Amino acid sequence: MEDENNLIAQRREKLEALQASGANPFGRGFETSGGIGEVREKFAEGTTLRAAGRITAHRDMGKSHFVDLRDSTGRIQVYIHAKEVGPEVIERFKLVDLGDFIGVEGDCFLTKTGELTLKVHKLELLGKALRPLPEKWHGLQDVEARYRQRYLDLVTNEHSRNVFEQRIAIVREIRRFMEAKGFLEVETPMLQAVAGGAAAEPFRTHHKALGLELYLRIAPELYLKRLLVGGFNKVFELNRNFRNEGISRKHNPEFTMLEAYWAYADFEKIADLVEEMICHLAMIISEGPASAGPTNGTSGSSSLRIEHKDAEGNVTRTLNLTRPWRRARYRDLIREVDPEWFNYTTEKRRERCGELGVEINPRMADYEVTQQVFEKLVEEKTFDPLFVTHCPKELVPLAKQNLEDDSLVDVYELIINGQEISPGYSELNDPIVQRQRLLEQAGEETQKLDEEFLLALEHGMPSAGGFGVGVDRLVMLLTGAESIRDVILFPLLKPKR
RNA sequence: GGGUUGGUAGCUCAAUGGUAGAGCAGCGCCCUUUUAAGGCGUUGGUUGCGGGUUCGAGUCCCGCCCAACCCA
Repeated sequence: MEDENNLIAQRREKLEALQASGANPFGRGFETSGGIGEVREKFAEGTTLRAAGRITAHRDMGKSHFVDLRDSTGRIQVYIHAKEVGPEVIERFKLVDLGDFIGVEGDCFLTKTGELTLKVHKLELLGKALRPLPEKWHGLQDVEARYRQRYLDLVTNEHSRNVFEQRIAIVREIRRFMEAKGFLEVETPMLQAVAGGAAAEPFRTHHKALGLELYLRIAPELYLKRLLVGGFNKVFELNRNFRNEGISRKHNPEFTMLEAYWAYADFEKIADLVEEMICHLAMIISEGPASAGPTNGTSGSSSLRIEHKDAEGNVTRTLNLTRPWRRARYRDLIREVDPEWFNYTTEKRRERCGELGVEINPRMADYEVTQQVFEKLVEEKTFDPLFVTHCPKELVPLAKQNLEDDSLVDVYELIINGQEISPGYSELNDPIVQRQRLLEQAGEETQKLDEEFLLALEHGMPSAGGFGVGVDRLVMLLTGAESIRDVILFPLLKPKR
């Protein structure tokens, strides 16, 4: 970037003038009375406080100047008056621009309108900005720039900053919740010789010294289960997975996943846990600051709701998270669409898809046709939480079969806001069946078999329940974000040439 | 991969094929408590990139890049 327009040139000149005057435009340590939010709390007329932050507004009254100083905890007004500060400060202040970081020491006073203000008598530059920030009123609107230069989005768009603060709170609370329930957080390999635990295209990479082809993990599952073998009863991992697939409103190639395993539990116990956890998170979010943006939930003693709002603040959707959440069998949900569905012939079902407006292709197996109906007419239309249980085994090849009906598996799929949020399983721990299933899944590509994992299972894995939660999607539904890119600080974009 | 929309000053946006503009920011002047401060003046452009049509292209055509949305 060598474009040298006059805005940048002017700032460079000011920078040089500052340096020539002996000031350091990029500062050093600066003692403050705390973050700006803290300074506001300590504010008392007659006292002197020190604050540091970025200049986001400047109102020039001739002999007096008002400057807004901001950090992540708040904003405070700073007052600079020609007669009340030394000429040194005034000279230095002339070389300060919007966007610069400064530190000030000043006396607390209230203006006519009651605004908390610091009357400056000391001023230091702590970080000169050579480029101007986006405009104060509209902020940074350009979607592409907001993703590429997220720092500008965060500086200028309060709503965006709120969403990320909420994401941080959600991730922190997940950890606290899981630990409170006795789960240990573990870290397992992201570089794997066999990318197992899910059906997805992995990213390839290479280890030079070992001359080894490696993959970025698509799931931590097979390592977490090794830990069950190793005697950990409750483990979880909260970290990144990588899938070499397309990008969409709901997909980023790297995404954050919570995955947990609980020895001796089954999928129903897991469902209880996940329900409790998400409600806990929703409470935390809805009890946040009133300025929380589009996501003011309301939580009464028994009811828990999350509201999604548009840019104007109109409620666009209300999710009712009040417990207990509905649980329904896969086949019963299909019957709600068409009571006779499972009495139809294969041909009749395909015909009904046409009538129902569900697109299918002729190569689909029967269960795939039904699944298509499920996705379009159940999943996409379900907004309040729904645990779908007793799914057909073809859909979930790696779960335990149901005791009464071996065409079904003991799993749930949690749907909220028209999206899959979390799958939960009664985990398969029979090493012989597991090997068969993995072989079927791998097909010709037997190199995809994780023999080390199968070896571990043969040493005995306790019966267990397990689940995953797509954290990005969870944050979307709790904050009302429309796109996964709005909850990932730096979503993957093609480099701009 | 296909379709649709978009890319113009640092930012937000205008511009029936006919001299590229405004607001904010910047710069200069005025103003001793302003709140998107105000007033007067003023600088700033490879219109995403490359071709083409035309007397003349931000605008029309072709190719490419990037993004958003929808579809696969």
